[in-house]
Amino acid sequence: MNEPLELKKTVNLPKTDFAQKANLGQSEPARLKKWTDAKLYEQIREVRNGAEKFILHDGPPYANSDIHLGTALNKILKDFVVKSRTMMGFDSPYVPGYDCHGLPIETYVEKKLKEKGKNKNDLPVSTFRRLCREHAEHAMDGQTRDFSRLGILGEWENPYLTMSNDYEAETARLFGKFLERGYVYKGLRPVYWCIHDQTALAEAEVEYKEHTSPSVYVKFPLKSDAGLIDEKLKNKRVFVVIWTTTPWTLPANLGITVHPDFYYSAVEANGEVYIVASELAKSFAETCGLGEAKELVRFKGKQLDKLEAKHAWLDRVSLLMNGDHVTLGEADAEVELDVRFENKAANKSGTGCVHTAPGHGHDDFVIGKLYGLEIYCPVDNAGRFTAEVEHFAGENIFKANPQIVEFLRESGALLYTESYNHRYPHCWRCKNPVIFRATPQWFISMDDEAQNGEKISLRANALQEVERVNWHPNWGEGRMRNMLKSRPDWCVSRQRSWGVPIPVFYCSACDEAVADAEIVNHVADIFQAETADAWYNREAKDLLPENFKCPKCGGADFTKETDILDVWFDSGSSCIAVLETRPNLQFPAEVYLEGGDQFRGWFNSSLMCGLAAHDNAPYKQVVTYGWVVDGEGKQMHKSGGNAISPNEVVKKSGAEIIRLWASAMDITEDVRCSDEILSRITDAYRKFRNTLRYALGNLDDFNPESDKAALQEMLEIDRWVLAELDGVTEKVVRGYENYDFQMAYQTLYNFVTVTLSARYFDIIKDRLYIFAPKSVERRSAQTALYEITDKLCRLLAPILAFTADEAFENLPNQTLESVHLAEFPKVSGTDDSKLLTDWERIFSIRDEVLKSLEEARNAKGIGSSLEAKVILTVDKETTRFLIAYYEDLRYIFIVSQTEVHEGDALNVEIQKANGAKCERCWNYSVLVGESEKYPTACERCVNALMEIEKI
RNA sequence: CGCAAUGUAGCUCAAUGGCAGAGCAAUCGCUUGAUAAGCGGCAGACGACAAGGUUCGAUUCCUUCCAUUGCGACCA
Repeated sequence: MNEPLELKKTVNLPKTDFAQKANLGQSEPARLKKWTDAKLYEQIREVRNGAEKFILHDGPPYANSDIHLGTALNKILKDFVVKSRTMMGFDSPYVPGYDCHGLPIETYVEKKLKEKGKNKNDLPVSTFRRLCREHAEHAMDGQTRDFSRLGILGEWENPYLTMSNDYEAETARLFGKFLERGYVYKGLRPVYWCIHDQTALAEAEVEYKEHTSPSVYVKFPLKSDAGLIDEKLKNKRVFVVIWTTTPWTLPANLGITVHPDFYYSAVEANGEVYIVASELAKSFAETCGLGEAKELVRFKGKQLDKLEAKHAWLDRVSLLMNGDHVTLGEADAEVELDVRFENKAANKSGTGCVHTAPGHGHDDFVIGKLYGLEIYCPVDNAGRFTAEVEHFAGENIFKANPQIVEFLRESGALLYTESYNHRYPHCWRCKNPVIFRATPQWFISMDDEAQNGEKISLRANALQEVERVNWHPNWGEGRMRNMLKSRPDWCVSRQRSWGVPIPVFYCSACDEAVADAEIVNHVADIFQAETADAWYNREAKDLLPENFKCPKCGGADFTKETDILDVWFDSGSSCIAVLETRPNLQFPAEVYLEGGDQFRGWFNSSLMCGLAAHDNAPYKQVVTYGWVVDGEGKQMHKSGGNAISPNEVVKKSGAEIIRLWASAMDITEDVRCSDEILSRITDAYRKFRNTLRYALGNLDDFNPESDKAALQEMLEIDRWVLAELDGVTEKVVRGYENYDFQMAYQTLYNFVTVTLSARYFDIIKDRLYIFAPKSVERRSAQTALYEITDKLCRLLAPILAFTADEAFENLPNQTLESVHLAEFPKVSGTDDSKLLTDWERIFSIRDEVLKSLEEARNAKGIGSSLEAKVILTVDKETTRFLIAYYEDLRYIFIVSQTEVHEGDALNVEIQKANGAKCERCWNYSVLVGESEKYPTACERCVNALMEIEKI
């Protein structure tokens, strides 16, 4: 007989290399390196080669700054999609992109130049563009580093850039496509204009300063029959009164806008009737010194719609229109220009009838378009009235102001004038006041029907396509539809340098615009070879085909268009420039996934581009998510101190925490983030990690090849947990399918905390530790553990990309190099409903027992639950139910003994366990001391020890 | 100002035309063989708020109000 074993050493305690402390700050970069070294992304492509494609097309983030939480969320959600679809068996390549052109980069570069005492205009355009390119490259490098640090797998070495030569060429070609289909026209549109520098200005180049303007009240005689408004006005001399601080725009007046829902009054004074907003009638009469003005009638602005007035002095119609932009207080296009003009309520100037000059104001332009007015702008580049302007031709507009006022006074149209102080936009460079002036711009028409192909307008086509797209959440469709219905023609011109030039030429002889797809394609080929810089480096003739002649006059001398394309045109082109040029991608994409701000942005511009090229939407599905806000639901601002930097979270807690956060939130609405939320998420992470660790620790001596228990010899509770796992698998995969990552997270987290940690793991601990290593009882539990861990890793992999991979790697006999090469587990398909309901019942009884144990503990009756004996009284039916589990109950309750008695209702009595505590398993037994060899062990342990001795 | 979405315990989420559930946190306790871990008990929202409507009855349906966020309109 051999020596007795040292009891403590015979307990099968967990053992694993899977560390309890994650140390994500170090372990994540190490794993990233491992993935890179192993060419994991390429391996995945290899493994999925030939499988059905699932293309998520990446909306390019703007390449001008560090990533923020919003962009991090964006990329992580995309990674969830790509990884989960990959694990569903699809071939889902991910090609990230960058939006490289545009104003923010220009202004940044200009600012930097300024700091060095240089000016953009002193540099050749090509040099300026080079600086922009360098800045974009720099920002891109940083973003690539930060995005890939988040564990996002993709073609980071080969992303698409809207400033690459290939891409710029495709962008130009797509513009050619729009031209070819007849969607493009050149029109007028008001922009900020500096008459000193003679250039258009962007918003960002305008600054607001105090300025004194002459304000005037001017009456426009009503031309239409006043009886149409009200019988009482019939045969009266009726005038509509407008107010403005820019008399010089009056020659361009083509209409008067009133609010459809405001009330207007016709007031009589001095034998004339004036129409003004009712609310302002009194102050109007006072200001203009009309004395006791008598209100004749009151009516809604709606009634004035489409009536006609006569221009104050010109023989021209001024159309009455309805517009929602009309406000009471100040009502003038140029004051409206001033966005910082905030004391509207205090201001009692105005009449509620807005002087509308479509060539000189944004609202004026929009409403003018709507009512079919000409975009009339009789002011030249230098700010002088053109020859057609009676009385004031050739005059500088600001100098003309007093002349116009005087003229109005003389002609009797003026009711009142005074000096008016307000904030007015000035040119940031020359500090002179700017004007709003319509200049020629390139537009893409929403309503013109295409000249070839389908006879359908872009708008109509877009609305049709929207129906065929799957929107997540589904209210996205309505939102997109609303946007499409109301959007104006797309102005694609930008008076800027950093972008794709609009490849159009002008004949020097006859001024004909050469806007032709064939010529555009010729230019695009040059872009392909030299980037769009060629536009600036070459002469017009070197960009045109050889011996090209003006189709109108035969002229051979041309100038180049100076406008570039809107950056939204750039990114919108990606559905062609990327999806159709990369061999592993295809048009249309399966899905676009962006924040809700992209309805008007990329979803829209991509749609237009897709339609122009193929009459198809570029996406089959669109997923949108909410805005990232702070813990109070407030917007995050760098200056507000409530912004959370993803890079700092990564450094402090690890990318996994941000990933887990992204999965745990309801992304269909505003996504909150705060220190508290992140700390909760960190707790959840630990729970996931510890659970995996426990399982791995107990699989240390388990070889799935040889040690697996057959299903029929497994203990019922082990089969039960596998049945639960089946349900979890189904729900989680469905969550991924529906882009409902929260569902995946909640399901997994609930499974881990409740099903596993609190119930199953706690209960099987005894079996795993105490029974002989190779006993059926232990192998049965290990078999379940192995299944659980394997499947859990796969289900977690899209979210916890690092940790799931690490755990997966620690599974015994792992042959796959990475969990990301694996597929999601399949659901067994067996009907486990009885198993599940039976155990639900057992656990509800267990809950009662645990409650009683706690009471006993508080009464100092017991400490550890193993010190207890449970005496259960249950009704007849339950007694019968429990018979089959009689031997297992003590393990389920984690007590030393259990008795079941039949009675009326459920009752739990806790007593001290019988016998003595076994030194090995800590259970109490009356048989401790029976064994001579192991006098401190119970009968169960003695048996186990015999087994162990045989080894 | 217009359009849209959202509004349930400290946090993250559930559910339902008829007693609002869970996990985490907090708190109290047990354990010290998952240990900078594990288990349990208790408690916590009369339901964002106010008004009204439908109903036998509403947190759940409808109208209005309030708040937040996004988009747009005079900002980006």
